[in-house]
Amino acid sequence: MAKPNIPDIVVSRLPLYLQTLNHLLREGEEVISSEELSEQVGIPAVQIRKDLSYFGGFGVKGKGYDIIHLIDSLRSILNLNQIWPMVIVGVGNLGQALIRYQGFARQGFEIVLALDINPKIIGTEIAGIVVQDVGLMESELKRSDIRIALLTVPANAAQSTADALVANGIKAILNYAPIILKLPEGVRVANIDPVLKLEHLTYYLS
Amino acid sequence: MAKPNIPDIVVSRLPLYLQTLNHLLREGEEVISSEELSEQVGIPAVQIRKDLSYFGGFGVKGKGYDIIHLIDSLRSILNLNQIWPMVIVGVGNLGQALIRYQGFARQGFEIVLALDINPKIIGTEIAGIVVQDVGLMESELKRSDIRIALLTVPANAAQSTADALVANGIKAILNYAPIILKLPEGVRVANIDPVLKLEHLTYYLS
DNA sequence: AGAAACTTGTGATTTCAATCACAACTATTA
DNA sequence: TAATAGTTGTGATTGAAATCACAAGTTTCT
Repeated sequence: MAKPNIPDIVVSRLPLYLQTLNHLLREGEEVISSEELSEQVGIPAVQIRKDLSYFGGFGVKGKGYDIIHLIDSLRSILNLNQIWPMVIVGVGNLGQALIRYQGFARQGFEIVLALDINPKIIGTEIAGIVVQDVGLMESELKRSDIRIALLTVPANAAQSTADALVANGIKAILNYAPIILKLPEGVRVANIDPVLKLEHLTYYLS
Repeated sequence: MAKPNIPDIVVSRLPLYLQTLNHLLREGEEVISSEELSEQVGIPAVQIRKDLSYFGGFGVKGKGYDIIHLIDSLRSILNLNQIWPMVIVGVGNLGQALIRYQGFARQGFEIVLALDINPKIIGTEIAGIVVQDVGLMESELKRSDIRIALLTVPANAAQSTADALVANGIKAILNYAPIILKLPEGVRVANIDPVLKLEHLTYYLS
């Protein structure tokens, strides 16, 4: 349903708004102006309004935005009115930490399949998930509707693993390996590499 | 020494170039053209050249870039010709995984201090680091030259912990908590929140 | 040696995102 | 009720980043 004419950079800010609105809701707020939201989220009010206006008019002039309604709208826009099952490949230190991380499930993302190549790890249970042999990727993915993968394998295995995931129907990859994946059109990748962020930070340190 | 006139978005791409150049060097390459680098890194060749030209002329016309020389230059620009000691606050699942992660040290970032508030975790040793009481933050940071912090505490403790870190001389924070930190000018924050990235991805899924 | 191919570095141009400015509407105050 | 203050949504404008186009230099080929 994603209208292709909306700038990606606009889409990228919506989750941020949603996160902040959820905080405000938990604090008991019911209505918020773009100006107040701006202070919380650190983005100019006019930009928030313009971003939202790509998708419709969610506010009331003179009043502001109904938080519950805006949260609902954003969740709908971002396709979050469903549980997204995910596979994780690579159950090392980081993979285990991600399987145990509560924040995914809290926002509707559930790791339902964990794969690894290491015989010592295969068969172990982590937070209710039994790690499977990565060789079972095809059969396990075939009988599921998993479209999102977390990639936490070593850098030298990342590209081939990503290729295999895509060959088995994965459409979005959250890549934790410190390499740039080359994937076909239609597959979306988001990279999480703390070292790149640190190197960006050190530019500004002295 | 960061020239303040260089766009931050340009700076943010330099670590990516550095990462890819390191891969190429390991594969035995010695010289590379911006066009070849472009294919590896997924950024247009002319943009790479323009980015680099902010800092000087590193290439040779008709030939390309000497990889070793360009790596050296980028490392110098990004202040990577030193070991950066770091503190991590919050030694839960994620914190432990980050302490064990080899990728930091490999690029010159070393976690030298780990703090937590949980008595069951304080005193335990992880990858050679003994976890200290977070109450010792002031004294431990005072006698160190740590300027970078990894923040891996729960969301509700993140702001106050960040404030304490800044009060004790921390100038850069890699924030893993799913909230937006409000910090004074001069302190730089980079956020790592996989949920935001996932929510961005799902926009494009059906 | 001369010609052709290759590649960088950058001023000029184009494209895209951010900001401004304000009409339209709502709520509040006197 | 009328006047004032508050707020959204958006066309117009500005600003910044990406791209184009090409001069200048290097290498390779004949």
